[in-house]
Amino acid sequence: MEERYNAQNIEKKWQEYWDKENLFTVTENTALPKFYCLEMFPYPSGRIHMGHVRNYVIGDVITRYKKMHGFNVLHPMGWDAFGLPAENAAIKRGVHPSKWTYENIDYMKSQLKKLGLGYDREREVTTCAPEYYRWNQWFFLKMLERGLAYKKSSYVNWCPSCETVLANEQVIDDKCWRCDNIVAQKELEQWFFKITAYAEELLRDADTLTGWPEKVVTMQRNWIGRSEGVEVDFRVTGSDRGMRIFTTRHDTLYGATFMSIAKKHPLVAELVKDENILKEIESLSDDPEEKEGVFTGFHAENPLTGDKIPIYVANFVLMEYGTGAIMAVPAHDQRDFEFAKKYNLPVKTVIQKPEDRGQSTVNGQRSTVNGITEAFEEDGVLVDSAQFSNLPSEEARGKIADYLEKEGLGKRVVNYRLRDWGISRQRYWGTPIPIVYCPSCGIVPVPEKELPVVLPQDALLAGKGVSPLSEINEFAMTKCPECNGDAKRETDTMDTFVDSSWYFLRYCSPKAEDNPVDPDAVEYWMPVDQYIGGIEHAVLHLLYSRFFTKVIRDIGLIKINEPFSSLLTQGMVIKDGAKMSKSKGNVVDPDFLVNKYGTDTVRIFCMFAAPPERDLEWSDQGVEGAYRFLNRIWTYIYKNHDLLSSKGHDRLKDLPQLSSRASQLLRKTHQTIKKVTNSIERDYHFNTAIASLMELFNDISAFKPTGDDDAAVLRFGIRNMIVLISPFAPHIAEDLWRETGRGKSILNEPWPGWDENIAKEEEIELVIQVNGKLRGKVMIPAGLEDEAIKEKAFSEPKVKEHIKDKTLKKVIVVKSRLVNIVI
RNA sequence: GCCGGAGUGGCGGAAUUGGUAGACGCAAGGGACUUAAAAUCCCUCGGGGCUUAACUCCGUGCCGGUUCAAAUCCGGCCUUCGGCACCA
Repeated sequence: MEERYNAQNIEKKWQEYWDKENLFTVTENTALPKFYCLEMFPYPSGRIHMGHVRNYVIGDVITRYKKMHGFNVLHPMGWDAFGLPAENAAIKRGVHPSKWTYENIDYMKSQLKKLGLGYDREREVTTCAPEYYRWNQWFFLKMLERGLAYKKSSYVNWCPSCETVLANEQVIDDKCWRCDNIVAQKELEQWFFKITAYAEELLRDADTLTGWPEKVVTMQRNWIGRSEGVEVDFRVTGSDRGMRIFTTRHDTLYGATFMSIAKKHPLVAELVKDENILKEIESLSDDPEEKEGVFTGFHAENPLTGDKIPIYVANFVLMEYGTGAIMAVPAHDQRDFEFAKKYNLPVKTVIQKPEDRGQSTVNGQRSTVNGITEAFEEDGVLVDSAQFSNLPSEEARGKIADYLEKEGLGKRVVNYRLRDWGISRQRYWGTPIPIVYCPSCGIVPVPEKELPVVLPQDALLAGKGVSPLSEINEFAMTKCPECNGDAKRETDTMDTFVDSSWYFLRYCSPKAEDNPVDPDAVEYWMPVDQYIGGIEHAVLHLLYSRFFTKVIRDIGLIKINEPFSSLLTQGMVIKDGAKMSKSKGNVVDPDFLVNKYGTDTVRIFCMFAAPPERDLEWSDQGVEGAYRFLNRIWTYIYKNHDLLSSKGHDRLKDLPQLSSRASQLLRKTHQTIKKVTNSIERDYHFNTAIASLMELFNDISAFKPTGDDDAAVLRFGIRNMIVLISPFAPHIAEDLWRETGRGKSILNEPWPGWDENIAKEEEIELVIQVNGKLRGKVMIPAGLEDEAIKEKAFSEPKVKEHIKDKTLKKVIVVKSRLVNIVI
């Protein structure tokens, strides 16, 4: 054993050993309980950053911990390898995306290895490989068959910098999720996945995600945005044309004083012929701050009242939601109210607060905006609403919906905020969409047996805003699979979120050739027991993956409903109060740290500095502290090498036969096993687990054994400490494990249990309070009876001092904890 | 605006879920070793009142409440970080 802790040497040694022994390679062993531990796979951007390190170390700690508990642990890693940076690198530096990507993967793989992360390397998945993306194409075809993939022209989010379309989920605050540029609207023909067909199930099953942070589940629920309402048909006056509106507030139907429709509503083109009005409509601002509208010159008839009310085009009505048309009830909707105020439209109150019941409405029947300062949006009691007057809102909605349905004037519907997932991308480095456009046969799917449609290597990447594939004739020009005539291929590629929507299934059977997944393997491994990744995917990747899982279930390949049983969203790595980023110049390079201190130090620091779900404030001095801790352990074992080494197991004597110092250390050891185990089991609070290991080591290093029994207890403490620390600092643990005379890998060592009888304190410190204030502490034997405890408390001089001659009101005894004397 | 977290020493964070606030670590100060420094080791370390100690108040964002007892539960507010934001 070397005198000095040389992290580089021992880390290299054990990494090679684990590799050679394939200690993390697993098979579907049904005799063992399985555990699937997964971290979100990285985009191969070039180098691992601290966020990755934190993410993957958390997963590795859990993997090693579960392995020691006897689980058959699947812990795979792969590469989310399609994406824009590869293409941008190609444009900028002339290196092919493929070369760039694979070189990055090679380098990052070596970085992961140096971190000591234990993966089943046989299962590595790379999404840009045809063997992988061919199944994206296969899923696309299956979805097409089921009507879950379709093409339509629509306004889409266009990122001018990435020169491609983005899905709604990928637009954050009107900006591109990747490059932060402002996103524009552009009308394009695009392929969509019909995620809305699963809206109800995605929402319903959100209730089953009990192992997820409530926050993430809530975000998904909000994103899906279910709302129940009715569609009501109004008639356009002087035409046989109807107009259908959606509302959730049909209790306010009697208060509608005008109609609002979207700019793109078909009614506009159909009815409005006046050029000036059309021009005005066209020039309506998109500014969400300012409500603007134009009177179309037409009126609509309220099917309940027969009232003729004007139809406006309003800039705040969305064509994409509901029917693109609404009834406007200014008295009870703030937006309509502001609109009415601006254009001096009537306001009719039809809902009152219950306590205002019976009072006349403003101005009797109808009033103008004067006299009201804002819309009353809450539920209340109906007034001026014919036979529905005096009903509470809730009940009125039911009755009115019944009435509308009975009279054929409308029907109950459910709307979702969730939109279908636009997956077309006008970029090169992605999965080709397996579609052929034939002049005579139309849209023809590429037959399954012809998959994969391989992405050609020789694209001209100039970044001109058209799909690079469309410029490669050998690719774009093809024959129609049906009539064999000349045809054109689809030249858009798929959103890379498609790749990551099922990679966790592929890991179960990464080499399956006839199917994207082997159903038996999936049956064994899925669902993922612990998924770990950043909160930024709360709706993106995590919602898409849930959708894909349900689709693949319906295709019949798998049986599960949900992919991830438990989710841990780790916090960001922060330095100087900001997220680490190149632009802020506050990045810490993992390579540098690993070379300087070794990965065990980095791992210990990352796990110790904060619980995993919270942000981690980087501290160079904190890293030093972690390094110091490992050094102290090393030096201690070096100095006491002969004493600590043992070939066999010591026979420990029972507590009463040990010296009091030895029994204290033995107790501390059992308490530490308990504490570390509970900290990990309860909520993966590794920081407190490591803190208690530090405490144990402090006790160990202060313990000066005299005699064999003391030495045996010391060895017991050290041995357990090494085992307990091994998930966090596996290399030094493995090395010290061997140095202290253990044969096999520490990875195969079972996780220790504790003896509650030994862990239990024999003596406890009794806290004595007088009127809730701390007045004394005494050591008493654990399990003392209340009366005896009281007696102890009252006999304390300081306590007597405080009580003096005052009369006792009450004495509270908390078993083996405290006494509170109330006077 | 709506929804959801968070607020504890100089700092990162603990606190068996109502029972000793500040575990563990970092930083800081003092000391030992050294010719000297680094490393290492030992001691102190929430604030006030005391030269020190004993002792004693105050103290978990703010105000109030419940309770023998509140960082923890309840009501109201402030700050901060996320998410959603014309979704009818």
